[in-house]
Amino acid sequence: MATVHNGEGLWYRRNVAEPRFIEKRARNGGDKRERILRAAVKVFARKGFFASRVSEIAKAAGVADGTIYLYFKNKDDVLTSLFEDRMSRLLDVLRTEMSRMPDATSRVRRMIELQLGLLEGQRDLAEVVTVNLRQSTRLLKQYGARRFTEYLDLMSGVIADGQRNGEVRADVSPRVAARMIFGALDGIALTWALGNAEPSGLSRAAAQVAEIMLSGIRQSAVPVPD
Amino acid sequence: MATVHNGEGLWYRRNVAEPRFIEKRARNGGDKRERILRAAVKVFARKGFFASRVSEIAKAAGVADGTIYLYFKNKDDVLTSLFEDRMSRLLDVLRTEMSRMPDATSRVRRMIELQLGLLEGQRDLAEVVTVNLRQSTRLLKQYGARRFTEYLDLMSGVIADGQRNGEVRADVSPRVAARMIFGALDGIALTWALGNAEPSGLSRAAAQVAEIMLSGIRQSAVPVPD
Amino acid sequence: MATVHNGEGLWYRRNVAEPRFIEKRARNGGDKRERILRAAVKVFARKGFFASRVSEIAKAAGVADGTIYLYFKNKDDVLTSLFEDRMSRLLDVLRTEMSRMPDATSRVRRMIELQLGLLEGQRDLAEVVTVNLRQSTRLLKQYGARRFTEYLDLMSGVIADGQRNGEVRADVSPRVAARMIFGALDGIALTWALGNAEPSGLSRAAAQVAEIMLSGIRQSAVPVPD
Amino acid sequence: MATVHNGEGLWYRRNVAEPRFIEKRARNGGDKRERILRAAVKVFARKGFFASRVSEIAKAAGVADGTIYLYFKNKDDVLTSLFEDRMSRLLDVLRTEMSRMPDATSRVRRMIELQLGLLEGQRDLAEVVTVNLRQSTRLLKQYGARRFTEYLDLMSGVIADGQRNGEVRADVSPRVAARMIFGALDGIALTWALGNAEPSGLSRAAAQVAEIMLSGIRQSAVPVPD
DNA sequence: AATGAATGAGCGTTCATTCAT
DNA sequence: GATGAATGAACGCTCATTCAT
Repeated sequence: MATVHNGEGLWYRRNVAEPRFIEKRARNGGDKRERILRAAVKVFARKGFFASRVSEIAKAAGVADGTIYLYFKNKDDVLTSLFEDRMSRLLDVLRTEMSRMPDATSRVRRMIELQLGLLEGQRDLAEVVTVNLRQSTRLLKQYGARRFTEYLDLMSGVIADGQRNGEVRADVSPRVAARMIFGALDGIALTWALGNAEPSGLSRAAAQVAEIMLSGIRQSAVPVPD
Repeated sequence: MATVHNGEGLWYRRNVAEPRFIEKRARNGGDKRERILRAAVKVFARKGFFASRVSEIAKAAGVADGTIYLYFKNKDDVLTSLFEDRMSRLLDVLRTEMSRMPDATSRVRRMIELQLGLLEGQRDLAEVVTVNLRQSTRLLKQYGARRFTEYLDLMSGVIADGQRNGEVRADVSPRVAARMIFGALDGIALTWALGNAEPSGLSRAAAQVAEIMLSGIRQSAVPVPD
Repeated sequence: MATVHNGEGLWYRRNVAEPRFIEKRARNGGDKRERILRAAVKVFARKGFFASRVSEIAKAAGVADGTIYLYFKNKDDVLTSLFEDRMSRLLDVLRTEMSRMPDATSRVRRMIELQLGLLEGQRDLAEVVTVNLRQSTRLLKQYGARRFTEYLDLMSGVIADGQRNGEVRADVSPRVAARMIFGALDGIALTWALGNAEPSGLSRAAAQVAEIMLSGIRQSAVPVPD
Repeated sequence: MATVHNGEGLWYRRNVAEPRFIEKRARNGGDKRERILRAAVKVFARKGFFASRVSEIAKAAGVADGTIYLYFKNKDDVLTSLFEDRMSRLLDVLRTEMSRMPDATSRVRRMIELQLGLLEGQRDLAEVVTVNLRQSTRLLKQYGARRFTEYLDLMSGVIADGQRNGEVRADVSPRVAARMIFGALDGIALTWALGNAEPSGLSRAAAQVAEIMLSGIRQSAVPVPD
């Protein structure tokens, strides 16, 4: 798992401010919006969306309560923006990585590695993504659906491509397999975040998940060599 | 998938009143506690735990607001009791069924069938189990963990047994596989509940999931090289 | 100015509870809605609608804050209901009285007597009606218009009738005269409420206003030259 | 009704900049204080004092929010200054005009003409004067009283003078008549502003009001019997 | 002087829970 | 047991005001 992500930086690497903006950001004490989002991740993860108070997020971000409303429409919008922001970064990374991989096997393995790998060291984010968005059926249905569908499309596309070139069994439904992989990873992340969350736990689990899923969906007569 | 469940009755089958009590229940308006729980399933599923009002549950159950507090300590307790009640029934069914199955393969297949099969026709319950319990990190951590662990123990026990008699590959971590299966089913149920939720969708998905998972974890003549 | 009104009772006389309801009202400590409205009159009069806090009204009414919302939709609705309630009672009294008067002269005099007479001893109500409703252009436009129009219709009807039987000069616009009389009374009440508000001030002013207005609009042998 | 006022200019006529200052004002963007007051008239008229936001006034005036506070102590002070400013201009005009009129009859007629005539074409100002000042009982009591008393003094002075030279009936209370005239005009303006506000409506109403009031208070050969 | 981002006190409203009947 | 009117603590959000630039 090369160098694309790290504990803190992955999400932000591609967003580094242009030189001419850095001075201003430094002046006003850093990008307020990002500071609020980072604070929200922590607070939402600890107490859940509904039990989190706007004032707690503000305090954690080191801003006044009212400042939140200069950057977000309301409390819902904070969660929504958080999901949107993080998911779009994840999707960018996934798409870029997919284009670099030669075949379906390595693509599936890479997606699994990336998705679990980047959560490792970001337990808070894992909780927000796996637990918090589900807190509002409304948010999940109205908003989450879009990015979530993009994710499923990406994954099922990889599997369908694999079927076309014979890597993947033809009797597998790409859509079901994609939903299944997402669920498996989500479940792994959930149990990890709720449990002891030992640092290296996720990468080891990722390898297992990849192995099992690939064994499950690959054409078996002609095993794909690694 | 025999006859263990049906659209309405599975969860309640074991609770059917003995004839001599029916008259009394009818007199006092039916089993209030159960009526409240059934109403809660509907309301929680439609609006989520936090957005659901105690008064809405009361109305849906046809009782007064205050009556809820004669049967439950507070609103949290309604969700907690709901999960406890339904999960313990599910676990009972699963344990009974497991004891009737001859080998790990059929046991895994049966667990998957049952878990998704039960939900089919009970979309409300699917939403409560997959979405609602996650609404309170506190509830999930404090309470859900217990029953949830029982579920994982059951599933990983089946897999470990399968390893002992050679059915299942030795290099599979029963715990990770169990978490993965749970997650996969949860993800399938979630996307099903959030989407069009076509009646027959879940059983077909169940067959696929079983197939893929079993292909993934079973001992095979040509193991997938790493 | 006979006996139709008195310091406290005018508005409520026609609303006295049927015997069978009295017990219940006594039980629950009096009609909450009416208690809230009476408290609102006092608070609104002292501080104005916008500067009045819902909690102040609740405290003055001796109920909890939330209780207000069992009887009114929101704060606006308290003002609106107050105006609706008091105005409809005033209109009832006016209509009844009008039907008892023989001619336009005595009707106009009576309306003036009643309108100012009933405010006497109810300074708070005078302030609410003359000052508070104007605090929200929106309320005044949307809501107040209806009852207010009824009032103007009643008054201009009296004047138009007077014109038909020759009591009132034909060159007077009933509508303008009605608006003028309302304004004159409103102005008298306003300056009275804002000033020392000496108890007997209003009845004396009422007599003057009636005299001047009647001299102004009545048919006279020697019309005022232009 | 000669040429004292026009649609836009009356209030500001006496304030026209001396030529040598125009350049400077143009340089700094115009008289900010006046620009803010003019913007406030519009905003207050449209939404009422309490529902108007300081930021809205600033936007309408084309200045930054903070700039308001360089010219006014606070939001209250904007309303207060507006009323003070406009009322003192109105009083100046009235006093000047009064000194030009030969008798009480023409003075009363002139005051009525001016007060309503001025507002015609300035519906916004009419709403502010008749509706907005009443929005704050505190403002009206503390502040409005002063200028308002000046107005009543002027009007009752005219009537008292009329009594001294026999033009006006001796049994009329100058104070009550003044309050009544003010009220009548205020009522006319209010109903005009709230209604369709047809341009010519006010001057016609003014003529009627003058006629009725004068008939009502003037000495007549055949006094109206009671 | 002018700006407008930031502040934080303050309030309307909701709703879980209680308890007199 | 059952009711539902009443409670009041709690919180999201607004917006007048400030002040660093």
